[in-house]
Amino acid sequence: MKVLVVDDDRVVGISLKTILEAEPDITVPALGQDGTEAVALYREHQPDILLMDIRMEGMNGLDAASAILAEYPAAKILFLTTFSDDEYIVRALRLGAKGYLLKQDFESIVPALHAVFGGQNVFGSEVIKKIPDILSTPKEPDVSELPLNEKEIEIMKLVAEGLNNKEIAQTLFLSEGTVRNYLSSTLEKLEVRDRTQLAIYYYKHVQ
Amino acid sequence: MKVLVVDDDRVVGISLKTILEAEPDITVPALGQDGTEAVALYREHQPDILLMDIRMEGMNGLDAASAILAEYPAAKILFLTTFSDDEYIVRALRLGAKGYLLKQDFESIVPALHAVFGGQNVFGSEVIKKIPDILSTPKEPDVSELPLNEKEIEIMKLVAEGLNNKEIAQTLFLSEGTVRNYLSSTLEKLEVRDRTQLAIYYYKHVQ
DNA sequence: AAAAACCGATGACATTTGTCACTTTCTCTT
DNA sequence: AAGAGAAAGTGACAAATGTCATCGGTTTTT
Repeated sequence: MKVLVVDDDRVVGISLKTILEAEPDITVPALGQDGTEAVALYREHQPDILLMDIRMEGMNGLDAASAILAEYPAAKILFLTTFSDDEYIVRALRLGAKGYLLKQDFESIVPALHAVFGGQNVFGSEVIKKIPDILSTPKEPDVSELPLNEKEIEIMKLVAEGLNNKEIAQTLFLSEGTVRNYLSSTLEKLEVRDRTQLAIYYYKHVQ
Repeated sequence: MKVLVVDDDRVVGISLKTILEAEPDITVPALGQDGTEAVALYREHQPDILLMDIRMEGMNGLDAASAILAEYPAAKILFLTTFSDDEYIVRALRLGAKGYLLKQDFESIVPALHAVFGGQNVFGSEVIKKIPDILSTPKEPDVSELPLNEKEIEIMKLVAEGLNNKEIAQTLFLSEGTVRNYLSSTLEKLEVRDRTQLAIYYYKHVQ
């Protein structure tokens, strides 16, 4: 199988090529060093798999993958990167990457390539473990360990829906002043400044 | 490698056993039919991999996996199920399952077992594709489609980070009054009432 | 060059928001 | 029944927010 290797770091690229070509069934037709090259080399060599770094000078790996997939929807792209950054993982998944491995996980690379070639998706353990953290639990917002009482939680949710104090008061059958008081204590406990930051907090940490 | 098979449906279990044992390097020491049996049989046979259904009478696959992993943290568990239900996928990931395949994806099972045995994580394409849907950022990231100009978009983003008008003014090198004016037009264009609703709009529809 | 369009800024204004110190009301406990 | 302690409310206040009309420069259009 043909594996196109693209990595910012020339040393890493050559090492990978050496390791991969030690396998009898793998050839590395070319080495790229950034996203632009990745796209051009992919067109030229039409490899079975593209093994690519994410962080690179110039066009990054994700944008390159996006461009390649637009042109070759069946492209098998396996990201090999140093950091398991949430942002990257999400974007890679969304793009339809076939895999996402950490460079640390060196001995996994060859078997991963075989697995991807066979149609599997391969994500390193660290990546898989991260996914639940990135996931929002849409069913029951994890509100249990927040230091808020029942009323404060209610108010937080309503703020996160965009209601103003008067509307919250009507919804909860409280006076507007009481709502303000509860809101005030909520802000203090969560260490945020105003209702907007509270809504943001809710979307980022709770829901 | 020893593969313990647990499936509600006797027919499926026997079919799997037959298929797997056609492989020279796979043996199936036992067949279980529910979660309780899975735990007992795992203790008894200490298989290399547990291949298990999720929906089963009695104890389900996820709870069984949870119990087994508590006892054997290195257990390699591969779920084989009919439905790619969001709930299940999230829980399986959280537990630390090594894989999650759909039964439809029949010919994937053997290579997947080999991959898992080799230390990989294997998730079917349908599952991987689902993950972004489960992610908290479901909508399209098309800032370009919004009827806002450059400044208004900047301000929207900063509001969505929780900055107040003064801070936005400092960040953008504008006067606070100007920021208010731009904010005002942004609110009108997006048909939201205040900065909190704007932040919510951003998290729901943009980012 | 004149007109139009645009960008940023002001000032005034009504509302909303958040904070604080208290009071009232209700509900338990003893 | 008395009192402690909640839950809820009040009033006052400063600050922040959002709206509006308008003004002074640029740049663009014609």
